[in-house]
Amino acid sequence: MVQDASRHARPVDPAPIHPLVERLGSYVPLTGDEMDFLQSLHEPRRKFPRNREIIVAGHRYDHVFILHAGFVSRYKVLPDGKRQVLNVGLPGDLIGFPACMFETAMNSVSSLTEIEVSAVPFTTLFGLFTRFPRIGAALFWSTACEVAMQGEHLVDLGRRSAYERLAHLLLELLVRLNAVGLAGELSYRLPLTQELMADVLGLSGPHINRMIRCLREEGLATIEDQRVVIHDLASLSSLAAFEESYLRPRKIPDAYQRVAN
Amino acid sequence: MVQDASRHARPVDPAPIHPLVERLGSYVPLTGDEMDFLQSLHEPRRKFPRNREIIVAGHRYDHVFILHAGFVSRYKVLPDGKRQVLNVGLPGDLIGFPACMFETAMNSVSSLTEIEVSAVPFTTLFGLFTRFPRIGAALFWSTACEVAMQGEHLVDLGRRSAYERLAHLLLELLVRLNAVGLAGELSYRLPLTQELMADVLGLSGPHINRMIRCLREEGLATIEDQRVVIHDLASLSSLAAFEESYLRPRKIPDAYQRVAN
DNA sequence: CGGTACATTGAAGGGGCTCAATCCACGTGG
DNA sequence: CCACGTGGATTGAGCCCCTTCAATGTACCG
Repeated sequence: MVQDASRHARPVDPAPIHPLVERLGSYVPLTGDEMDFLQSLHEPRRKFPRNREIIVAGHRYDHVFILHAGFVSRYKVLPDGKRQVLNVGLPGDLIGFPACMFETAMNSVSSLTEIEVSAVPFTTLFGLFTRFPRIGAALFWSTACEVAMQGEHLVDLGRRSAYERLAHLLLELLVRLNAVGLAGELSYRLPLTQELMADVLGLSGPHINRMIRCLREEGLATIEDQRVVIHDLASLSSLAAFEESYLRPRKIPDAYQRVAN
Repeated sequence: MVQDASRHARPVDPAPIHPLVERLGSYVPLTGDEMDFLQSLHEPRRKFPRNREIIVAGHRYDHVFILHAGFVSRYKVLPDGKRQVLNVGLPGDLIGFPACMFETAMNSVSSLTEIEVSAVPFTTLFGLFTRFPRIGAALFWSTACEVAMQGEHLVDLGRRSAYERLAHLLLELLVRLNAVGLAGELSYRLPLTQELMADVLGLSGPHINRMIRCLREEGLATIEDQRVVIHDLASLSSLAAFEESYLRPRKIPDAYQRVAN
């Protein structure tokens, strides 16, 4: 169920491959130039402390960020104060897409841990489509994954019970973290408060707490000290009707590889 | 509130501009070649009757569709039979994104009315990034809008009441349909059964019915014979906390226009 | 030591679901 | 011309999942 398809055996390399580069490279084989360009986007780095609003809804931006280390949440706050988290961003994710693509940012983004990012101006982002069209294609392809993820999220909120939602979230994070080397076979660190998980899943804090206890009592999984441990992957998966394939779009078709070269 | 920004005064033109071309052109000014290419994607056309599964979850595809006329719904069905609609596709939308981008289609897509589509093979879609990088950029930009829409949808399901959700849906459809010339100032034809609206909003059929009645009794809007009429736009907007800006990303920044030319 | 942030637990209430009956418009065939 | 079937809208009754509101517990930290 949980796999490590995106982690190829690779000779020890002095220059570490960033998660974003690895991901885009999994859609289209990248040339040296293309990889160099992508790597160059990772400098200069900038750090932010935990709980800092990196992007503020309503402000105007002319860049996005690449998240290099740490966790962020993208969310929207309604006039009455209710909050819905739209996405939990992990290392390798593009931060500010799509929030910053509007006259005024649609969503806010906050750091859940200390984070490290590098800014990518829109001019660079879109110049990229001309200079490195294959990267552009890969970027487009990767947004398909983003949309699919949000789609699954919609199914969670619309048609799954609280219990199922939580199970689904834990599994999704396991796979996503595993893909960037931040999860073990069946466990990972999850720096989310229960309140935040509630806002991810469209539930209330107390109810999340009850569901977590329920998972523990049923022997399916435990969450303690920001550490998630899956005890019964099979049961959890069938409970949540979890199919991880939505997290891994296929490669861009071979026929295109020819056209592109 | 409701505007028609994307509809420019245009001299009478023998060759009609397709909605997709118009939309992409609103992000980046397109050259004649680029427009010709986009127009060429609209042939040949293919018709499907109402209630036909255009894309079946689990099957493999090597193309997407451009929806030329009619309505479609993209949805996922859970093992227990519950269904969640992820998106209602209108003319000018790309059908099969992101459903078809996986080894096996993630979602299903069905026609809600008779529809007219044209197929775009992946090879064409991705060859486009090399041949017409600016179109590629615009395409990427437009997916930002897609993601933002789904994000708003997430807020609906996670944090809005049934009443608010319905109000929000009606307003969103008003703006989207207006943008492609399919809605009047305050009314439009909506070929969705109440059951389907329920599946869009994560509710049950009977409850949708009650909410519709409620809207009518409050004098906010009526839905009869597949016709939506907004009676009190201001109240409806504030009720739903509706901000239409998420439906219109800004143009790709000027600085890029220079880089690209 | 007091303050803050977060987890935990309980009690009561409500929003939306389920299940089911009824109604209605429409098309179809006898 | 009417009987019938079908898809969809409408309405009601009972219930349950989850919320809200609070109180309590607990670790950490200045």
